[in-house]
Amino acid sequence: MPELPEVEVTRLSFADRIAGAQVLGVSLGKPLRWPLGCPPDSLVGRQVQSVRRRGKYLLIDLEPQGLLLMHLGMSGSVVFDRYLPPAGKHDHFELQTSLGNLRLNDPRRFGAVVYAEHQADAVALKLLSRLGVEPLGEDFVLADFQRELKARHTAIKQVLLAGEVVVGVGNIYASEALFMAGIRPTLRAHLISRARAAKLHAAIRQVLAEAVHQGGSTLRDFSNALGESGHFQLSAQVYDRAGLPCRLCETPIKRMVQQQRSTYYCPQCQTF
DNA sequence: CACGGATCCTGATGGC
DNA sequence: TGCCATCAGGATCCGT
Repeated sequence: MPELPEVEVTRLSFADRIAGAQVLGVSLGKPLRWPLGCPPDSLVGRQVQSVRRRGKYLLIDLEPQGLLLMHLGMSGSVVFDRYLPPAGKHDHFELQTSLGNLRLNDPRRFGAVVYAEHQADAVALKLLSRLGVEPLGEDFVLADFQRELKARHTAIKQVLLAGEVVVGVGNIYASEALFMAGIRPTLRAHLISRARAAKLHAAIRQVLAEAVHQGGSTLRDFSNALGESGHFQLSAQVYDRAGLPCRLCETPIKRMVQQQRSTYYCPQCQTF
């Protein structure tokens, strides 16, 4: 589920409700990608101060100190409620609080919940320090984006997915943004003209902002931490549409594989 | 250093 | 129905 819009919609759905809650207990299921990094019981008694997001990480700030870095991986989702059914086999982390229980369900277990004493801790830095700028924030500056693209020789699709230039663009929105900008996913980043980089910059912001606005994914069955699903009004222009006519020019959409991930594009609308 | 590829894990789907 | 192969919205690590 989770690219930036899904993570952000998840955050927005429970951040205000959990703020101020007292931690009453922590339950763990099977191991996730990384160990929690602290005894679960050591979190009892702390207060949840706020929930932020950095890239695809949820950052749960605790008082008087500490934070939980939560990543949803490929298949993770979060629910927050006062009453939850008994934990199932894919529920691997749960924070019980005075205001409700926060539960991470993640069948593939590529996700993680990691504790750090401070945001500048080695653990936190390792996970966060290499992340690129937030696409919906003020730091996503066109001139910087253009300069970063000039410095990279790999395919633009891979540059977007790597998250070192700009975070939050996953496999779906990478294809969608490149379609919107009219750029072939295989085009090497440094060969993109400044004008086309500007189109891509705008496209990334637009596609992500619109997806957040719609309440999460435009595809499949995403729902936020309260169980509410998105509006599904946007439909993908290219993602998962191999063989179907381009919505602009009717040319059949193509699928290819880059870095073991599917890429979709219109061979007519997207050029080198 | 920069890049490509293998890798972690489980479930859904489609072909035979 | 069962069995097998393929694919899935992520990101790190390792070898060249």
